[in-house]
Amino acid sequence: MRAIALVDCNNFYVSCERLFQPKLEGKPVVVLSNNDGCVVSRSQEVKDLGIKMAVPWFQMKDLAKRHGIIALSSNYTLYADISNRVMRLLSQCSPDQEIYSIDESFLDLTGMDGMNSLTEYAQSIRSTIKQCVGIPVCVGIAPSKTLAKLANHVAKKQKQYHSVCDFNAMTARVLDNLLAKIEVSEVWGVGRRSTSRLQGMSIGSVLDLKRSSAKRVRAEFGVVMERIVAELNGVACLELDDVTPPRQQIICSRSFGISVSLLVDLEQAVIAYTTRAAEKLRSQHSLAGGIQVYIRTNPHKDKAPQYQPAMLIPLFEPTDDTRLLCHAALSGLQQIYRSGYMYQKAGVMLTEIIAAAARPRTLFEDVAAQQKSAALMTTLDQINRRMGSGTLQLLGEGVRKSWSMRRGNMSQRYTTEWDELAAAR
DNA sequence: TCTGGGGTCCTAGGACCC
DNA sequence: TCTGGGGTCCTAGGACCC
Repeated sequence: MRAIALVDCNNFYVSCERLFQPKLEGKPVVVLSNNDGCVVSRSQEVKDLGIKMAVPWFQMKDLAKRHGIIALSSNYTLYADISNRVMRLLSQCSPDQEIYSIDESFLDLTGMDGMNSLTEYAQSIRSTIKQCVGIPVCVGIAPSKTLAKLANHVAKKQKQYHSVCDFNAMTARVLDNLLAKIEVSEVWGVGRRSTSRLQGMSIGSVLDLKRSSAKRVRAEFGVVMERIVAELNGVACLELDDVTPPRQQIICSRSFGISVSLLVDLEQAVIAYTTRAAEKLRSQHSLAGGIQVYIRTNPHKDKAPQYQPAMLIPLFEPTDDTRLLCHAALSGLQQIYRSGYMYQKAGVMLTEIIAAAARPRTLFEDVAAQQKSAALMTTLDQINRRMGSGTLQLLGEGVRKSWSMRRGNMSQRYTTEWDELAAAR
């Protein structure tokens, strides 16, 4: 039988922080989103207090004080590096791996149950990762990705499985009894809207959805939900994507630490974000044919005047040159900017992305200029990679950066910066 | 005071073509 | 009285994920 495993790190960001600050072990800890806005990772102690994902931090400050919850700003440099280490180990556990997110990976384990059961194999994967990187993970195994997700959910929630749950090792009856006790909202791809509509159709549990009529589901919800039902019945519709395709759009946007109203501040932010987006574009060897720029007032302040314009600037020809992209983004910003508003966020989106190798030839192309641009961008990226991001930047990004985000309590970048390494005290 | 950021896929509807 | 049928492309918006 097909055996797809989903390996998922437990409370990933909190677990990364605990690696280098063992004093956080056993304490209630949360990691906050950019600008220390919302809770994005919770330790088990915090989950047990009933605190939900994505709760705004300011709403739970009182509760946090009462229970001594420790809140850390997010340290994505650290998390990305730890993730890479986990993923590299997992790649050795199966010939077929899909890295699904920063803390999750699918593995195809079909036919790998030789001498031992897959449960034992999954346990050995767990202990390898714990021993080599220090991150705790759970493993779910099933004949489809959607079921593997659910098996992982069971492995996490029900202690008797000891962090590994293999649906393939169960009889159909046992599995259905299990699925009958899980709410339909836990299914991968069933969000808030679909949950309430399904409940209106008396489909409340995973088993209800599994047994529902494919035709009816197709008519009511479309092809996506129809596939989910098939996957719940053990028919794999979603294959493992082992090569990540290049992004079709690249977004860089951020809320400001404080609201800004001046064009000059917005210009700095837009240059900074375009610079980041262009770096991502070059790292996947692509060119962008257009760039969209947008700015936004704070939608939560309903008494303040609201304004959220956007503008797409087509480029004369596809490019990956930070200077050309910034020039286009700034011209868009200048057209949509109005004074008198308090802006809370800005962003840019690169669109019409093509492979650099597929650059279209034009009558007007200036090959010498293209070569100079490529050499400059390569040098820029090399210096910033070696000396640290932002070592070399466009002057227009500014130095003072009054708009930059709040990060009140960030840990060191223990594994990627020489002067921030963990040290014995 | 304080509410994340970055993606994907699907669908519907309009414009346009022959 | 009576006004085709089928296809493509693009865009905006919805829903969802982590």
